[in-house]
Amino acid sequence: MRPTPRVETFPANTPAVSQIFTTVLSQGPLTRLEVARRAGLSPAAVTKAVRPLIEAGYLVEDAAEEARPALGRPANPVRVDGGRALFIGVKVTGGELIGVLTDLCCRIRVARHVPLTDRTTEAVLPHLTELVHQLLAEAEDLGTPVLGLGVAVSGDVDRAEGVVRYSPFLDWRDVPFAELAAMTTGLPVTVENDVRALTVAEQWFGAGVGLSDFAVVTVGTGIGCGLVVHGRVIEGAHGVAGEIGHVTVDPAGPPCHCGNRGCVEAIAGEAAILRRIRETTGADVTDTAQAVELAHRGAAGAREAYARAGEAIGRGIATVANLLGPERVIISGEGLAAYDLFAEQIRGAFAAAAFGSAAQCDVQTRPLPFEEWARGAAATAIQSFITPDDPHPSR
Amino acid sequence: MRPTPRVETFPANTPAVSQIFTTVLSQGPLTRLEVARRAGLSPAAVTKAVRPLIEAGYLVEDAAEEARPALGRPANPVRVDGGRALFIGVKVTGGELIGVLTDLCCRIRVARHVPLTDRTTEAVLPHLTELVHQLLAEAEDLGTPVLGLGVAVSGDVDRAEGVVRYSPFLDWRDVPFAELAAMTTGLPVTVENDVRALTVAEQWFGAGVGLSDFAVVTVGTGIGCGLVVHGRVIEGAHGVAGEIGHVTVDPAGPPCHCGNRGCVEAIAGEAAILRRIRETTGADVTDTAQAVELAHRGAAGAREAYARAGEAIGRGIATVANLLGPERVIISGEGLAAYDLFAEQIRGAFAAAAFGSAAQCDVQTRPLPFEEWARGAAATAIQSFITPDDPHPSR
DNA sequence: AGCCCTTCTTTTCCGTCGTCAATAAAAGAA
DNA sequence: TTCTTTTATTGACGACGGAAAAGAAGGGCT
Repeated sequence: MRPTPRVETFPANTPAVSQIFTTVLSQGPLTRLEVARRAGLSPAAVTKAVRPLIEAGYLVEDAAEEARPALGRPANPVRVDGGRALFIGVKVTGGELIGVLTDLCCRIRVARHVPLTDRTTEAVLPHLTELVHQLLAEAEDLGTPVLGLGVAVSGDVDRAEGVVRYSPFLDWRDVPFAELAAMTTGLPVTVENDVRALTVAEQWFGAGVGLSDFAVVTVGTGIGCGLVVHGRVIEGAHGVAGEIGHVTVDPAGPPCHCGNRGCVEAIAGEAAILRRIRETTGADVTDTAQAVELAHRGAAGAREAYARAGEAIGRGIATVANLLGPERVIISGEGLAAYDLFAEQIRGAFAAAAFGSAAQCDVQTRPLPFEEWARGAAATAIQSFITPDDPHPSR
Repeated sequence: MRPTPRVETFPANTPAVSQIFTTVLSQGPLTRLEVARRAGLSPAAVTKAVRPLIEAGYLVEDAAEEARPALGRPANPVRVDGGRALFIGVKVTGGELIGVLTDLCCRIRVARHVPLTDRTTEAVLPHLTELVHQLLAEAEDLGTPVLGLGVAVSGDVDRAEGVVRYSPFLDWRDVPFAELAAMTTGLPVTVENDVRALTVAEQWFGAGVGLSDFAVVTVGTGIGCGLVVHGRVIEGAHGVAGEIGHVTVDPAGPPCHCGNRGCVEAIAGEAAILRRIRETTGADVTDTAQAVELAHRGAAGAREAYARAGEAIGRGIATVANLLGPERVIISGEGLAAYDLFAEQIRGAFAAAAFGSAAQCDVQTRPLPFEEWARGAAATAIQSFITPDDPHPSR
């Protein structure tokens, strides 16, 4: 067991307490009765669980005077006091660190970037430590304690052990990053795969609230996917799951760095779109902004590249829907900047390839501010804070 | 709530009891200590839970004298008394009913077929009732009570409500089959999708024992897939899940009855293989036996058709592995008769298309006796008997 | 043969959690 | 004021499962 520094612990002695807290956290202000209903508990249990949480300051009674039914004792909704505690989330990319300071409701208070020139652990750790200390100073100014640090890294991450098993992009292997960061920052650290972290944020604070089965698809440099099934994020037996980017949509398609042809990512990844535009138009586009502009100006080759990308993404989403039957798919990612260029194709391909009532699945898009990945990291830190480590994660 | 006739109820007052019973049921004779370890409970809890189960006759102490460690008090393993109770499982296909009488350990005691000429509910129900009564008579001879009936039907089935929402193959829509069958048979009835039923059987009595994440792929007329994630079978928000048969592997492939091209089923389904062989060889093959024989005699066109099918299946499995990261994939189905004809392609395509450590997934094959589908139905009946209907299935 | 040692099982005691049912509280309506 | 209606709280109670210690059933050692 990795020694976790404990700044302050959450008074969750029992599963019911964390379940109740989570319900209030994600479903906004609720009356105790309503909490009981949604959590499947008796009102009495809620009252009892809520009291210590109010005493500890995590919950507050919210005298929200909104359209109450004119009859009976007025409801007394309860909500989470976001200002009670702060958390830090950091997304590690090859070129930079993105750090955010969020409150307990995962609302971003401060965001900050640090460029990276070297992606080795030895180089990243000091920069991360420095970034965290800056954010800690901000928190100091707010007079609020920081109770956890979440780090999001792409690749195969073992969250329970706090180890980055293998991150191809950073070229890290078996790095016990949680332990390292805990040493330099003095905070409890959670390390998680970036897409899964984003998925946790959606599950608790985004479009996945209240759903037990949904998927998050990120469109950008790569195409990623986080899956929630039976109310829990899928981790994959070998650390790999949600690799929608390497689902084949056309075996005759362009080669992918994974060694196959026609992966979603090989058609709809940023680099693939740019390459396609260069090939078909001859224009020397080197970044997405140029490509989007070209497409918006009506260049046929550029539009076609985006159309192909949209079709690939739509097919990928339909595959997820056919296999898992989620209630909702949330499309997000930097690539959404070009959403108008492929929205139609995504919907069209999805509708065509979804089988039977899988097509009823609600496909939504969510804009993704650049700090969102870091916010996801913070969400995992909040999750770790609230939910004590389960010695028997499932069976 | 559908009124369920109660022949006899299982003394599972608490989740711990059903968990302990399930552990013993699927993991064979175990000492109490070992049960405690696997179920994550204390030995004391096991002792307490086991006693009433032994008293009720569901468990027996198994004085198995096998290579005991020469030290300490001899272990006193416990196992399920299969002969304590019987269950009936029926698989409904378009052309026939397959019924089995199994014991509590889901071992088949009697199997029986009934041909069907008409697949309407009105025609099927009397035949099913007759079949069940025959099996009940057999059970009578054994002097053992039958405690439940499971019915497996292809298509969209709402198990909780006991309703067949839509079965394209049988052309049933919103048929409250559980209620109907309960009326005519007097047994508690569970209706479940056929592939999911088979998956339950594998989870409890087959190659999925002890795994929390695995997939079952059935190869036959259609290509189906049952998925277990976090220890539970995926139902799909809209009743559809595991539709691996309609994952696209080649958008330029042959048309599929679902309206798309190049679905796994359009390449590897029984009809698709036969059609392909007819097209390439000109031979007038009309059933699988002929096709297999042709291929075994070395007909190039037939071998190629199976090779293509194997590749499509391998790709489909890789897609599942990439998205879910299961520990194991179990391939089964009538189509396995031709397994030697496409085994190599399945493995090859899987290995090529599986991304990163998803390729570590263990791909196994299991022969599928013809009664296996019916046995799956019986497994769901056993499951319903043991696990009381959960008012809060998950959250 | 008696004693010790080891391992599995059972018992006893106890804390804790959540429900039940009754009660209090906070309004508006009659 | 009093009644009605709805929400919140209280306290008694039962049950579940854990901890610890005792018991049971051998084998080995002296």
